[in-house]
Amino acid sequence: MQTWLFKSEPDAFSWDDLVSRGKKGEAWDGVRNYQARNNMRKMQVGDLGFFYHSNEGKDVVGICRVIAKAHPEANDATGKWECVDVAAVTAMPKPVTLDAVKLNPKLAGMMLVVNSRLSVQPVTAEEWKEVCRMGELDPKKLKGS
DNA sequence: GCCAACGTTGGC
DNA sequence: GCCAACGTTGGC
Repeated sequence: MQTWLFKSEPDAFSWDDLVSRGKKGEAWDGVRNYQARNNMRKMQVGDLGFFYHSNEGKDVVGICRVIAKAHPEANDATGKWECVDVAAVTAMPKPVTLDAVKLNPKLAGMMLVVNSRLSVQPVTAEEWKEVCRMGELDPKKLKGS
């Protein structure tokens, strides 16, 4: 299993919005960046991701799960763009702010720090563990979900 | 609201 | 195929 980070402006689509979708989840559409699309193409059902609020909050607020592999966007006339479907798994007991991430030397290489503009990012196993620790979430409890 | 960083577009 | 111009993103 790989881990990822999904960015969203809470004004447009927030963590609460995803939670309200329940098990049906949400199509992660609107991505118009090849790097982000390519990351989504690598995702497998069951992969987990951080849900990050950009602009407002600037923090990792929850964990989501990929429930459908990359598929063409319904309303994309060009046929170039794809999206995965994601559903909420659990909220972060303690949201991890961008400030806190930047202050942690272990996370200096995170895409969130290095390339903050990429909207769908890969997260390494080490980064995943560390951010979960900071958020006071036991990553082992996420397994098998 | 500003602006730096980045990605894309289009003229040559 | 290069690169200047432009648009967008997102932190501050």
